[in-house]
Amino acid sequence: MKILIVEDERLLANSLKTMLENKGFDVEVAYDGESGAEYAKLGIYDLLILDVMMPKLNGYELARHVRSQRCATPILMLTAKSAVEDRILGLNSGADYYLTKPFDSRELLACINALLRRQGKQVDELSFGNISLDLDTCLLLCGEKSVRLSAREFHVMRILLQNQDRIVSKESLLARVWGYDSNAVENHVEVYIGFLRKKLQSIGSNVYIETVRRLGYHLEVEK
Amino acid sequence: MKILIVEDERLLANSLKTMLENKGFDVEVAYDGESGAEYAKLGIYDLLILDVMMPKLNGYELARHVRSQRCATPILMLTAKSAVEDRILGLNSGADYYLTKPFDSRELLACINALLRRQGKQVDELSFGNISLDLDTCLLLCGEKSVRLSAREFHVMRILLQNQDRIVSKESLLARVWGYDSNAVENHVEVYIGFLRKKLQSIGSNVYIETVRRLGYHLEVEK
DNA sequence: TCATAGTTTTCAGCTTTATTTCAGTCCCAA
DNA sequence: TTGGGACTGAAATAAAGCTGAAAACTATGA
Repeated sequence: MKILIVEDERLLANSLKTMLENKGFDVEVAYDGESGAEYAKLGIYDLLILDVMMPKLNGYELARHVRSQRCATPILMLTAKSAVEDRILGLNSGADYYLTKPFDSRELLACINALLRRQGKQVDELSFGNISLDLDTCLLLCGEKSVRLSAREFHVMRILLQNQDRIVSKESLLARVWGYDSNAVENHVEVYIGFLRKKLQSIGSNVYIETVRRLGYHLEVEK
Repeated sequence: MKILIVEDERLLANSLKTMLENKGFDVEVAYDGESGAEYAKLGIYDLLILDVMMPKLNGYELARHVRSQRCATPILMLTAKSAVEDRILGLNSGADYYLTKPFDSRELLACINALLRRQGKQVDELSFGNISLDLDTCLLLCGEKSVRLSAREFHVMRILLQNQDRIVSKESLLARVWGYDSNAVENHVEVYIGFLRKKLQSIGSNVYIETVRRLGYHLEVEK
């Protein structure tokens, strides 16, 4: 689960980062609004945590910008501004939750969980058609049968399952599985889609990965 | 948009009701937790607003109960209990937002909008006549039936739907879909309009693309 | 340390198909 | 009736995607 923190107070940003990493999240930090916007544009995060008062681009502007890009990632706004007007402004800029500093870390965690829960992302049982993916053992299950997935295969499959009602682009898979700064190329994705198709067949699943040319991949159930 | 308020203070409940009705919502009220649960069970609401301290079944219990029924309606918890522990408890019981009394009605409205916006796919759903276009899967839907559109077809269709009350010229489509500087010609548009007409027919839609000679194209509903 | 198996990357040739092109036809408006 | 815009089916093409095999890593344990 990937979280982006955009916060200019380095101390707070870093302590947040470690706190969340300890809870098992995958965290990245941007220290000003503009670079926050760059990161957010990647579309690989499951949650954005934005500070309001920041140099270059403030939290409200950033939220509005993100939403204008048709990006629906949940936004948690975290700020010292506690006036009602600010809260309203924050929510109307596209934020999903407004939490004022100082905040309790357990409360923050509860908010994060509420937001992710709503996204349907925290679910530990990933399944579709007659298959399911076991997060603990990296096994792809279909009735009695099962295959072990490698780390990469597993990661790709998980993202497909988490987005079963969306088309997932190669770019997005590349960014989320290989990292946006890796030098992996689209053929990597193609190769791994190939691996997964073989394994899906081998366990006799009724699920297949549909290619949508120019747009990406998508899970379907055979009928 | 239907909202259920569960709140035992009649005065507050009723003033909330009128306030929201004035904003165009369809509101119902339950005055205790148990009847709130009955109502909520109907599954017809787009949002639940729950008070915490109530006779019979309190807000936390009610939220937990609702979630245990696999009901995903967003929950806004509205309460006088402002301690961090209470907020955490509320969120962990399944609430999506925790607002403490006294609250500003504009803030409440901003929260409601944030919650509905998030759950509402209908915000950016494009539809006309008996068809709609799913932005996530690039499917053109008509009742039970659907067809997948290719990347270009999808783009053209989206522009037509976004301009349902305007005539869209070929030049404009060329510029927006193929790019201002591409060397595509008007026949490309004609060909793609042809493709879309076939697909519209294939799903038995009552929508057709009307040609307005020399000016462009325009969606119409058959009568 | 080395051997080994498993995983990931690379690559080139191959297949598929969305998109483009084109020529002939249709059809409306003047 | 005619001329130009619009339509259409078929063929061509260029782009996107697939795949099998080999190379390059990585981790593991003897």
